[in-house]
Amino acid sequence: MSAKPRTARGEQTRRKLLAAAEVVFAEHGYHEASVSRITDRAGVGQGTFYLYFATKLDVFNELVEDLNQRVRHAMSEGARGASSRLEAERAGFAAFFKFTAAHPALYRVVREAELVSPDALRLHYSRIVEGYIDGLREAAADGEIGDIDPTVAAWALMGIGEMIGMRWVLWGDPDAEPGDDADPTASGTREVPPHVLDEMMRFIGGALGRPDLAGDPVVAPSNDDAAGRDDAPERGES
Amino acid sequence: MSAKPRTARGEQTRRKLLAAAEVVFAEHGYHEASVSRITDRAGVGQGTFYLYFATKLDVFNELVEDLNQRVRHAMSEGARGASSRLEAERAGFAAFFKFTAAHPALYRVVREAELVSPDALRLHYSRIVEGYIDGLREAAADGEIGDIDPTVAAWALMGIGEMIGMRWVLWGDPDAEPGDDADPTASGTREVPPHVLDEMMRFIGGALGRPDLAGDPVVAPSNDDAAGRDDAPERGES
Amino acid sequence: MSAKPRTARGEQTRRKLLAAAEVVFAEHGYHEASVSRITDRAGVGQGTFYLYFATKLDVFNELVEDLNQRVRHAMSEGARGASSRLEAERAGFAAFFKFTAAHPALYRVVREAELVSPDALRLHYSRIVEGYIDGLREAAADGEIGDIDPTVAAWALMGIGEMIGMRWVLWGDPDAEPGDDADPTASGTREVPPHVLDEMMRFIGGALGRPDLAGDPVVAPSNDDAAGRDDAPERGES
Amino acid sequence: MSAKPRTARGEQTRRKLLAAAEVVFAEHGYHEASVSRITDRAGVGQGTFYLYFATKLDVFNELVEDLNQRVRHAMSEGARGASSRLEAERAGFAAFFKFTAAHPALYRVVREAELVSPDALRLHYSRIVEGYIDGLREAAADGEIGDIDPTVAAWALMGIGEMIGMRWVLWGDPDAEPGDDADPTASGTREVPPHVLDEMMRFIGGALGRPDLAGDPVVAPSNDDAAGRDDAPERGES
DNA sequence: AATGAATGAGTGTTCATTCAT
DNA sequence: TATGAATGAACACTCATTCAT
Repeated sequence: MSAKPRTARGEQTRRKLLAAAEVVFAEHGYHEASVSRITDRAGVGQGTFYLYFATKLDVFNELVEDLNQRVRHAMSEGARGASSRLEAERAGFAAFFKFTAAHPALYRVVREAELVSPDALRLHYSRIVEGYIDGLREAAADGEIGDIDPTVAAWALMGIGEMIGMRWVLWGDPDAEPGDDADPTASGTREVPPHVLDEMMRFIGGALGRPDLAGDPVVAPSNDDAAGRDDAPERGES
Repeated sequence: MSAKPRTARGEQTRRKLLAAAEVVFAEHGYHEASVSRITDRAGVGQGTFYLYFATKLDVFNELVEDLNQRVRHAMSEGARGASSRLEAERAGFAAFFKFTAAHPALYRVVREAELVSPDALRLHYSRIVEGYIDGLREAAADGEIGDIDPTVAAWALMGIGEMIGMRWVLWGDPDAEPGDDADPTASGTREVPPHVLDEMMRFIGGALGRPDLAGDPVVAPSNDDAAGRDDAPERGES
Repeated sequence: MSAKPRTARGEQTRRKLLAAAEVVFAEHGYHEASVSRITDRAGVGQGTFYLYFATKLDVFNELVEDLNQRVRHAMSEGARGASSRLEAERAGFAAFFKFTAAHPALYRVVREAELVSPDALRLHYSRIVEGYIDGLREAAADGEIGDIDPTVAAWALMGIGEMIGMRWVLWGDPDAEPGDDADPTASGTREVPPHVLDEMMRFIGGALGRPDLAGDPVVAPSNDDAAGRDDAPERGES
Repeated sequence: MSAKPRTARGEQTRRKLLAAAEVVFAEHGYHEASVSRITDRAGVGQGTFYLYFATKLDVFNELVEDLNQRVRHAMSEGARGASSRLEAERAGFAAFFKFTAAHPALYRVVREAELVSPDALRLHYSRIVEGYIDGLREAAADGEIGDIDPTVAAWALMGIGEMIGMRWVLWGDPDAEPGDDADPTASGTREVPPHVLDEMMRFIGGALGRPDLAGDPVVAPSNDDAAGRDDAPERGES
């Protein structure tokens, strides 16, 4: 579909177009993003676009693909060297949120993809989930987590990450009230506040069947409410 | 914005338009849904549309609002009479999935709203989350669940529901591979398979700090951890 | 395909568009005739076009259809009341040439149709030919003409008419040399010179097996050669 | 206009381009035939085209010129050695139809030329007609045909050949009804059925003033009128 | 001689919206 | 209240042609 450039100059032009497309799609979404806006931003003629992409949908798909590889890379890089599944999970989420903050296109593009290019969307989610599933299976084999259906758990994790990310990264200010859609691009540079990440990981830790690793034992002696919260970070053992 | 009809006939016309809009938006998404398609389906003239709605965005917002009320109603109806928070949660999710299966518009419309009408989207999610938060607060006060930040937990629950719903209700066939987007409307009538719902609730039960309560409908506090888990059928899904 | 207008005003607009299309197609041919040129000439907005015609091809087909009916009408009107087949033929051709002179679109549109809308073209020719065939059959039954396959003869007549029309009506000046394509519309208002029509009918008369009716008998008593010839002035053109 | 190549390699490239152009024009017609399609098919770069042809119209004209020479050559070759004008005519038409079957481009290209390059078209027809005129003059001088204006007759013959060729060669199946324009290129390989050619020649024979000569290949002047005609099937009566 | 990158004017078509009736 | 006619800006996409290499 999308012709590959045969020269270095062409390669460069193609990259300019892809970068411009990411920005424009992130700003306007698929439908409002016109090819001419993309070529304008890339600084090339309108016709040049079609030298490298067969259709507008074509760049879109390529962009989703590209973003997918990049988030997954960021996540696995982030998780590398973690000493436990939970720690890896936390690092992975942190990397995901960081990537999201840097590339709001991820959300806007991916969420719109449901209607624009359903296949691309499914592939995107499925691949990330696949990574979760693998990690969960290993962790289960190592006895690190309880027995939980890895597929269901993986999709649940995906959902948690997406929603928390949307709420705290994309929307930005935790106290923000709806009503300011002047410039949707302006928001979305925040990070997930630490305590949110903490709570989220406690939630996940419990979910994965190792509440003892995740935070406060609830069944066991449980009057240490306050204490339980305070030590939230660096929770090592009960 | 949207003029209110003054006569009974007008009221009826308006309802026809809204109903038509739901179908058309669900089928085509916001951008592909043209006003003329809506009026065609409603069986009224094109100009009539503007008697009741100021703009296309106007119906969209109203539709999101409407759907929001209906899901929330369905969820609270579903959860009514549950004997515990967990049970209520499960019933609520079940109701949510059922509603989703019946109204795929919920997903398609809401996900596209991110770019079309961000405010409407935020309001939609926030309201549902608000319901979760209230429930979680009560449950915490009753000691039914562990201490977990209700706001974070609520958004996490929202994410789980959305993602599981998308995966098993909207996409339908659990074994479906990307590649068949022939008729995106055709899919999405499935129900979430029982074991998926079971596993999801175990996940959530653990997350909310009562893994012991998650396995079975819990009447009396019990410590039969292992047993509770073991009865989960078909765990370790495909 | 092409929506029929529901009001008188719409009916009028549609007619304006069709008339404009005829002119524009005649001037520029199908490909160079842009929809906007048509709407400009019709004095309506560009979008209005699509209220009455689904596509550009749509008007084209309708125009071919329309022209076809009109030529055939003109031809049968012209031939009405002729006292013999040959006379009818001559009158029909004369009417055809007259129509051609008035509506050069016939040629330009029809000839281009071969590639644009082959079906329309075949239908056009077939219908005219059908008329010839009917006439020839009747004439044969009446013993007015010799025995000749009416289908083959009809297509031959069609070809004669088209080529003579192109040469003397469309191209105009019999002495015109190729080289002036400045304004192809400017030409094509000439009539077929009488002697050309005469010779053409002699040709056809002979072809149809009644040389005795057509002009100079060649086999039969043939001393009236000079007389036969003399009425054709300046024969042996160019 | 079109630069002549200076080297053998260039000469070859030019020929490749011309051959490709014939195919592409025949398949798509002038307007749909893009330069890039031509260069693709020729297996050369896009820019190479402009080394040999100034514009797209340029190749078109050259192609018409080329085809013209080839048909005329084919026709005169076919007619060579005929023992009478009529026989020569028949052989010429047969050659013309054969050429047409092998090069449908002739029709498609030439008919479109009316609007694309009127001069080229006129030149094309005029040259063929010139050949007819010469032949008719000679035949008239030899007393082989009646006295008929050779110019008018020549254009009539041209029209007959074109129309019969279109009907039986280009459209193919004699029973074909309009409605199947799936692949306009696929058709056009038929030959004119013998009886059609026979009837056509009888038509022409009569037209040229020697109906007695039209029925059979004539070696010696014969008076066996009826016999000669009888072998033509489905004739009604003499 | 040959190429492929680049261009921008131009195309057919859609659609939210307005308005006279 | 209801309509359908009308609009024009906007869009995705094509293509003959130019040019640096």
